Formats: sequence, C-alpha cells, structure tokens
Amino acid sequence: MPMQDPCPDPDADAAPANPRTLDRDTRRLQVIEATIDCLAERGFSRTTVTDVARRAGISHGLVLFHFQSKENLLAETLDYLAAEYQANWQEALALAGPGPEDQILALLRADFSPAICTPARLAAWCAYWGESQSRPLYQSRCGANDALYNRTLVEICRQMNLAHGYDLNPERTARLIRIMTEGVWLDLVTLEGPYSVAEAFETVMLGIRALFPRHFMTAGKVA
Amino acid sequence: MPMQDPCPDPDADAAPANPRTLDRDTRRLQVIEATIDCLAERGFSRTTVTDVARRAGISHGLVLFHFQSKENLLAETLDYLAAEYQANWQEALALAGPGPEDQILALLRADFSPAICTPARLAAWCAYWGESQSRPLYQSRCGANDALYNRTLVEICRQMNLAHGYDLNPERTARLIRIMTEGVWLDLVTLEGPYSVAEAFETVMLGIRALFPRHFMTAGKVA
DNA sequence: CATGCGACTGACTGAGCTGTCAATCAGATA
DNA sequence: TATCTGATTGACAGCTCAGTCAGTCGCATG
Repeated sequence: MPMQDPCPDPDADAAPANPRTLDRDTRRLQVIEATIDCLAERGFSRTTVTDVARRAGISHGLVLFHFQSKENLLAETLDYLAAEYQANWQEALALAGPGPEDQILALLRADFSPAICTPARLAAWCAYWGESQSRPLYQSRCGANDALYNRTLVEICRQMNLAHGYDLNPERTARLIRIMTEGVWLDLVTLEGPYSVAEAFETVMLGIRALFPRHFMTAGKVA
Repeated sequence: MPMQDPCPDPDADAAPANPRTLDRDTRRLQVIEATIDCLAERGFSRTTVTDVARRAGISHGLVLFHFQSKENLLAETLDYLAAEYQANWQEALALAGPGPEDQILALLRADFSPAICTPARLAAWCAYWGESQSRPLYQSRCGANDALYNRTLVEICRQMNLAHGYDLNPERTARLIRIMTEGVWLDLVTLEGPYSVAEAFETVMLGIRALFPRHFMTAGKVA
C-alpha cells in the first residue's frame, strides 16, 4: 500500500523521489516497508539499520530517530505485519457468506491474496519465525494473533460438523488447516524452484476437500 | 548420539568432563552439537563463535581451528542435520513393509521419531529456514535433499493410486504430506504453549486419513 | 630422553554495527 | 523578515565479533 509519492504535486511528476522531509507517519511506514524488504532479501542476521536506511533513501540516524532502536524497529515491523495479516482475514471473513464452508474458503483465499502472499512478506515472516524461539517478545506478539485466528477457525470447524454432519475433532482440524497454509508458505520461501501461489493454494485445497469430501468441489482458484 | 565421554576410563567415571585434547572427529561432532543447541537457544543472528565454544567447553580459537570460519561451521552443521534426517527416513523406509501405505506410515513415523523431532533440532532447522532466502548455499544444500524425499514420496503416492484405487494427483499429494509435517514442526517451534509431539503426529494423521479414507484407520501412535 | 606433531589457548587486530549528538535544514507561523 | 518546531544529517564513540597467530601443552614414537 505505501511507498508511492506522498506529496502529489501535479507539476513535478518526473521527480517522485523523496522530498527531503516527510511527516512522521509516512516516514515510519516507509521505513517499515524497507525493513520488510531487507529482512526478505538479506535475512534477519544480516539486516542492519544502515541497510534499511539506504533502502529508504535516508540516513541511518533518522531510522533510529523514528524508532529509537533496532530492536524496536523490528518489533514494530512485526506488529505491522501481524496487524496487516489480521485485518486481511477479518475483512475477508466479514464479507463471506453465512455457511461455515464459505468462511473456510474466505479465510484460505485471504491467506493467498496478493496483498498478503508476497515473496517479500512471506520471507519476512520466515525470518521472524527463525528467530522467535530466542525472543519472547516476538513469540508473544505472534502468539496472540495466532490464538485468535485459531479460535475462529475452531469455531468454524465446529459449525461444519453441526451444519453438514461431519465428525471431525474441531481443534485438530483447525490446527491442520492452519499448518497446511504455514507449510506451503514455508515451502514457497525455502524451495529452490518455488511453485506458483495458485499451485500452493490448490495444494491446500486438496487437503480441505479430503477433510470435507461433500464440499469445496466447485471452489475455484485463488481470488 | 554424541556428547558422552569420549574416553571410557573405567576408573575416572566421576570426572567425565572434557579431556584437554580430543581426536579430530570427536571434537568436530561435539562442536556441531553445540552449534545446534546455540541456534536453537539464541537464534541465528545471536549465535557467535564464542557462544558455541563456551558451550563446548573450549576456546573460540579452537572452533575456528577445526572449521576455518563461522560460515563454514554453520554450513557443516546444516549438512550434518540434513544427513541425519535423510539417514533416518531412508532407514525407516528400508525397514517398512512392502505396501505403499506401510511406507507412508514409516516416513511419517520417522519424521516424528525421538532422534529427529527434538526441540533443539526443530528450532535449529527453523533458524536455517529463516536465513535460507539470503543464502543460496543453504538453499541448495537443503533443496537437494528435499528433492530426493519428494521424489520418493511422489512415487509412493503413485503406488497408492495403483494398488488401492485412489485417484489423487501424486505430486500435489506428496507436497501436501510434506508440508503438513513441516507445518506442525514450525508450529511446535513457534507456538507459545506447544502441544506434544504425539498430538502433532495425530494432526498429520488426520490429514493422511482424510486423503486415504480406506487406510490408516488402525495406525497407532508415533513410534 | 629427545623429537615431532597435532590439538589447543588467549591476546590481539581490524571491520562493522548500534546508538548519540550537535549542527543544519525546511517549512509553518507570527 | 524573524522565529520556532520538528525532521534530518553525518561524524563519532563504544562495543562486539570473526579471524589470526605465536606460543604452549600432551602424547606418541624413535
């Protein structure tokens, strides 16, 4: 979403580069996006404040002026990613039909939507996962959101049982659905010759159709 | 396997600490195990050569004496993990029954066996995944082994179709099985209150039973 | 005993990184 | 124009870490 010219000057369209000074929130957003790109490209251990600053076209002092410390920059970037992810699936859920099968499909489509399922974003998530064990801070921030997603999904699976006569353990089924998505995401980042997002979505749909054999047969491609 | 007293002295059993000098291979193995523990505990970006050395009870100069560079130490540790993983599933496959359903179960059990599915090892894998995008070295080393595992699994899925009348896309099914395992592994590392390995195994088995509804109904717990 | 060899140590170096800070700059306001 | 505020820079301090190296130690062998 961000990153485009923040001061729409009708005359100077050929010079969209950074104005020397920018308002606080715009700059912060720009730095966070630069951080995501750095994490994706160089990994966690090689991302430096200077890298992020260079990518944002500003001095490294300014990054620390806005975020106080590297630690805090990384934490706020994680918060940004988590909030973006959560807003995305919650909006998709709100727009979905009333049946639990509609809601499952909406959640899955949301996970593979172009706004979320971007190489840079997947790789950034992966970078955080790789560090999470050693940093309770991140673990707890991610954990809270995961827990909400999970509770929602468990409830939907319960509804699938009630409404359509399935007999699946809701907790385990919800966990399976969630880890299928996480698994293909990891695959997309890790694999040498990664397959397409559409193929990743179809792989998860294979599992969904196997779990609920009387539904999802006509569920089309990813949004 | 490693880590125990390398010089079995019948008298001095109360002082199992490091002898001052150790033969090359024993010392290297000890350092690699220390590296795995460090990666698991502190993450990739915070693991230093001095950390590894301290954990192994030697000077950091000796670590570099045996491994030349930190880069190489991490690469060799990854090789060690990959070889261990591969040996584990290949041995399990060799001991499995002739039917493709036996082989799938053997592979899954191998992935959750106590030798492989250790908190430290899972976390170490996760640390490498988080860095992999930025390091073609690791990507290619992991990729080669993943490819072999995948080819094997695709063939087994093909056999399930032929022998038992299923009609599943073998590539996609194999990928789904693989990413289910990776997904629960990631979950075990990432989650705040992780569930048991047995529950992780059962979660994957739920997916397997859904894929192959006429098999695996009596498949018991993890080995 | 002497000699040689390989394992091992720890002080040192140089590079790179985070965080600080005084000075500068741009734009709004009076 | 003068002033004020907040964004921005870049030099600098302090520290951590990877890698080097001269020298020590323990053991085997002649």
